[in-house]
Amino acid sequence: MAALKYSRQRESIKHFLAETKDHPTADAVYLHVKKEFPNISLGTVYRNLNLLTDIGEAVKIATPDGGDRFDGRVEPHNHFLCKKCGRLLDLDLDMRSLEEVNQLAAENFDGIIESSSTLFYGECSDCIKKSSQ
Amino acid sequence: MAALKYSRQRESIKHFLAETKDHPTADAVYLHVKKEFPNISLGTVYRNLNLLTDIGEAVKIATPDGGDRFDGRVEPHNHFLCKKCGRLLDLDLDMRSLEEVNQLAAENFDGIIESSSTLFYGECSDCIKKSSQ
DNA sequence: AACAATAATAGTAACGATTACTGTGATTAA
DNA sequence: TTAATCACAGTAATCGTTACTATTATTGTT
Repeated sequence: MAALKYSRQRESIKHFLAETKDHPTADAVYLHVKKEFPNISLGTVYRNLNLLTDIGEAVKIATPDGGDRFDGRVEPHNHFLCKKCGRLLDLDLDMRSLEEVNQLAAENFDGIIESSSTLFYGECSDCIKKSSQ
Repeated sequence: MAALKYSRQRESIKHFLAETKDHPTADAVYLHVKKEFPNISLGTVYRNLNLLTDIGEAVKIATPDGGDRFDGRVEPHNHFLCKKCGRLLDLDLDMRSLEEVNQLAAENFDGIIESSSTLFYGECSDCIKKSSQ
């Protein structure tokens, strides 16, 4: 495995992921980092997002509607997708609950369960407010 | 909303989804239905899979590695993705557990949670067998 | 500080999955 | 049987992502 070399672009991508709670798509990361590196390439963004995901410094989140999202929070946690506005939000369950779900699943399952990720669906508070006006 | 008309192609797609437990990709559905309708179009398969998903007769499953999978089982249940062989398997939790997770999540969340889907990761029993030989 | 080795980049082309378009054929209700 | 319209096959276009290549940046060594 080749040694990892520092790059300012990767650092900028990491910082953006760390500071945002938006679960941006690769393109959204690109548009942001472009402000600091006007001629960064979209391929560079993808390569680094995948690299960060591989070394455990980012998480890739698949949703049924469109491209993957990326998250700088790597501790186990879950997500909520609003059916109305499409926003992806963090949703924390306490550690115990997370582990319980995995244990419960393991009882009904014939292999080894290492982790899990739950995507919740519904309507976010912002959309509820708007539709009740 | 336009009225739905019967089509033999859609019926064939539905039957395939109902009889398989493979969580096929759109392309896999295409290849299968092609046996019965040799000149069915891939676009027709996509259109019908999305239609069935919209009317609640199929489920679309997003995974972090590649294209979406489709499932004819529409009752709430979860899935397991084997990190070794990439197979996607059904994983059932009892109803009570499913609802408990949603309720638990609702306590920590500000919107309305209607449903959830958990993807478990790990190693399936087949891969465990193979690597222990 | 200069060098050599090599990882990372920008830019662009290619790719796979999915959707959109168009003219033709099938289904439906009258 | 007809008229309306939905669904189709075939194809082109789009979107998200990856691969390629020549150049630039980083790193360890003199």
